[in-house]
Amino acid sequence: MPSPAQTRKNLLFVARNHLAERGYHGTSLAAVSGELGLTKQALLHHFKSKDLLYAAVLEQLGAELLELLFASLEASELAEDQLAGFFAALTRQGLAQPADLSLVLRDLMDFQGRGPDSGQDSWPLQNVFEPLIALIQATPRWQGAGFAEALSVASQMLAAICLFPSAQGALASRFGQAAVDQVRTTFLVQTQDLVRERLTRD
Amino acid sequence: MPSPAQTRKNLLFVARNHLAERGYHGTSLAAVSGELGLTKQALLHHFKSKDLLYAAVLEQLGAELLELLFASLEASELAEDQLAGFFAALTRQGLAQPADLSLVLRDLMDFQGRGPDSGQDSWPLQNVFEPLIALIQATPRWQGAGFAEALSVASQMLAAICLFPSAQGALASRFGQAAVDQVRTTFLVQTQDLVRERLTRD
DNA sequence: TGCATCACTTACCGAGTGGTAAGTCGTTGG
DNA sequence: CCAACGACTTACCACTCGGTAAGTGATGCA
Repeated sequence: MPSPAQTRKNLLFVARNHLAERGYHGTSLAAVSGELGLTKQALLHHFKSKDLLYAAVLEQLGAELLELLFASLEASELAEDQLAGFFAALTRQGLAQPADLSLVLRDLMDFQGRGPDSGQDSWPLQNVFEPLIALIQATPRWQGAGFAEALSVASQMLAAICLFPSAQGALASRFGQAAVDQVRTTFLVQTQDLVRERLTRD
Repeated sequence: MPSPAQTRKNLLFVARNHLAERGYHGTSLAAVSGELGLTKQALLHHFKSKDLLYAAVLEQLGAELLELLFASLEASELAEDQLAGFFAALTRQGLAQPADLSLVLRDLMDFQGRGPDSGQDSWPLQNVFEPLIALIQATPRWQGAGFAEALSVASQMLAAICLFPSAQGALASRFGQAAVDQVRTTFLVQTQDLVRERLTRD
């Protein structure tokens, strides 16, 4: 007998996984609510529409990523160390919860692929992107470089981190679970290498 | 009055763009066929089901990527030059036709997100992945490294290349078209830098 | 000429979609 | 004690989905 607040949290959690694994169009309200033994209308009671449910999921994700970023900001002094810390934390988090990274990728790709007017007003991930770009521009290697270069680098590193965890299922079915497990053990180091190589002058 | 073969080609082309922009679930047969002034059943006449249409699109994409890879193999001798050539060609192609790269990402992410049994028998992109991994393992820096490291590197570089072109729409709406255009002009160089830094020992 | 095949069309179908309306039941506050 | 509210449910709606059945008109071949 969960409390209403807990029910909402549960719905948000299940919706997040469904949206990450199957995308916006592949996710049905009935499937999400049904996984908790509720009806679709219970979900619509907590989140007034599918679009608002998606927005809530994305906002939660954005807040968590921002928290991760702030934690890394406090952990180090130098911009490149802060970036390295953030990307490492993101990788660890992403290996444990691939859904989070899938959502990031999907949200970036699904622009104008969802509703006709879905949320062009506010974008939770913007609050993550902007300080990230600023941080890259604060790096010795990239200071003086333009916004475009920094955005380019940010997109490259984010992508490099997000794809493999999101693609584990597909890769496992083609190359075998053993191979994927092996990648999992080296992926964090690989990512840290890539980040270091890209952020410090060679 | 297009010939039947041309009609099929047109359907394949439109379907490819729809699938890339909106994903499998976001693509409807009626929308694809309607864009050519045909009915949904005309499409089902050429491709017996939605799954087979998707398979045909993916197979075409896989063949094109493979062709790109082979062209790069013939253009150079050293493995790292061949890889650099392929990734550069892929980036150029992707900036011109973002749909192609979106499809690669989507196909990697959408495992078990489509039909219940959708095409686990054959996978066109495997023919691209495998020589790519072998090529990475043939590189001085990565020779001796395991399959897992090479797969990890392949996934990172593929992702770094595929994301930005696929996310241009979303990024443009948040950071402005001008910023995105600016990234487009530097993205190829940025990608070549990343590939070089990652493939040659530092 | 006759007949088959191709490339479609119109007409459906059942299942599933997001969403609305109205009602039920338990809790809470005045 | 009772009205109001929150957290749901059942019932229903209009619509879209992928897919089937049955035709239609043109083309090609015997």
